Amino acid sequence: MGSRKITPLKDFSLGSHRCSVDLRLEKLSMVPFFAGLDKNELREINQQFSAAHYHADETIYHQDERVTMLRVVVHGAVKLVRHTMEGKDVLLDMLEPGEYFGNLSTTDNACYFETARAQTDVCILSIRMNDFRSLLNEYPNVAMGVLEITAERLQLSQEKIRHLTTLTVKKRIAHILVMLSEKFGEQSAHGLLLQLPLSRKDLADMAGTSSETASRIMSDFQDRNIINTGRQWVAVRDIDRLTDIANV
Amino acid sequence: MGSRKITPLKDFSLGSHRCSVDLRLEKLSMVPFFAGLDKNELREINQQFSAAHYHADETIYHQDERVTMLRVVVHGAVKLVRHTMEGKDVLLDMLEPGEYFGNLSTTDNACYFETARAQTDVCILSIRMNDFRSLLNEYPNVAMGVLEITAERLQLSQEKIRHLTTLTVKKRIAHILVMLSEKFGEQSAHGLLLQLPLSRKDLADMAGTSSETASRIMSDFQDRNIINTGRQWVAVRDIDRLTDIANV
DNA sequence: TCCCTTAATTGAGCCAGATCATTTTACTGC
DNA sequence: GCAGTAAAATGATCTGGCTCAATTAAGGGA
Repeated sequence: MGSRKITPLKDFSLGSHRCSVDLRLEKLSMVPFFAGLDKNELREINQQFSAAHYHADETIYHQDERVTMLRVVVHGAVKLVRHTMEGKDVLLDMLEPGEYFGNLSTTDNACYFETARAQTDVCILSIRMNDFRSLLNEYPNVAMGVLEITAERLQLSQEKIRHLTTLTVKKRIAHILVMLSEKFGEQSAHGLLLQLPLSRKDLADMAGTSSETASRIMSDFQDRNIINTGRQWVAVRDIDRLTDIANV
Repeated sequence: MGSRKITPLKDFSLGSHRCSVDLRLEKLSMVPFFAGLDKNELREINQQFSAAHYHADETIYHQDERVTMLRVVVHGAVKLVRHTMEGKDVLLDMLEPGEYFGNLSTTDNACYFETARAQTDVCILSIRMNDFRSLLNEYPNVAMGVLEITAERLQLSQEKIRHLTTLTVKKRIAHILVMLSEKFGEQSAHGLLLQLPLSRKDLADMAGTSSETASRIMSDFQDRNIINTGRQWVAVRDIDRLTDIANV
């Protein structure tokens, strides 16, 4: 109590981060559709990827730009946002290392449907769409894996539609916190800390609400000792109660 | 005016419908991922499909049942619905002939995520998931096509999320009517008639609203001469104004 | 350690849309 | 042509969440 609060989030800066071949291979092997490949195949595929670093808040690609690359998160977190004419953003997903992003559509002049932005400092591997397509032809298992993942994301997306049309904002936020804690949660003194900067606005854009409402709900959760939160960080103290709120 | 109004929808009953080989081949060739196949390949694939008929309102498969088949609409319309504990349904999609449905996930004990119900009398072709999977291996182009379609549906789904979080109900309904008229619209005396039975509740479940609100909005559109509607049917008279409402 | 910036909180008023209750009407079957 | 039925329209009321407007405070930087 006497000590001053500082952000409990870990340092994501890339100063220390060197993208060694081993790390690249490790992260590529975490991508679900590369999971079946053996070490040699992975090494070969790795050749086709190039690494790039972005600082927090930098845009990796922008909505409506021509699709050129398929990317994989190696280090840090990436958020996918859809901008709207009304100025209200929709936060579609928050990606952790090992997740791919970009656009799989094979039509030639396809455009990105969302903006990808670095949520922390990040390291990204990318492969040209053409090369990726040859890769799909060369390794049918990879193609099946990609299909699998895409089908899975479609389901998640439909689940979200269900939430938006049937659940209250409080339940939606509870769901989102549970989901994020599965993905980014790390044990810490504050509870299960979500290891990424996360503002009320981010939460609001994920839940389809206003940042004020998100704030009120987070305050309520904190008052009830369900979460612990500060500026741009959230830790879950009582995941069970949060799950209850989400599901009842 | 003097004449009594009866439903302008065409008769979908299967009395006359005989599922000839030619019709089957035609519809299979309309499925986007079979589009690239030649006539002989198509004939061979056709062998693996079996046809089934359902009456309007019959359930084709139910949410949470074990996935066994992949299906293609040959005749009529199929709706995909997600039920919720709260008793509120979410209408995910309305399918026309040539569209596939089911679940592509390759995990063995996967379950359907939604209920498929015949919106009219329908004729459906189905193939065992195992056979379909072999088919994907045998014809890489088909696999790529399936991926393409799935990615496209994912985008549509994300677009819907955007609508739900940023647009008013009126705009959402306008969007839905435009979309449906592209898919099911047929010129008629009443205007661009949507060739499928469509209740206020169906519309409401698509837009994520209540049937009362859907009804009020439809009344407003009719008063403004934008649409023409009766019990279970809708015809669009002024698609341009509808598009305006959806987009402004 | 203090200061400054920007995130977060909080209050008040308002409104789109939900809900509940009832009436009306379109259509079907006889 | 009539009667029966379920869909649709409509009215009245209520409320969750949005908006606008301050205020407070967290945490980084010097």
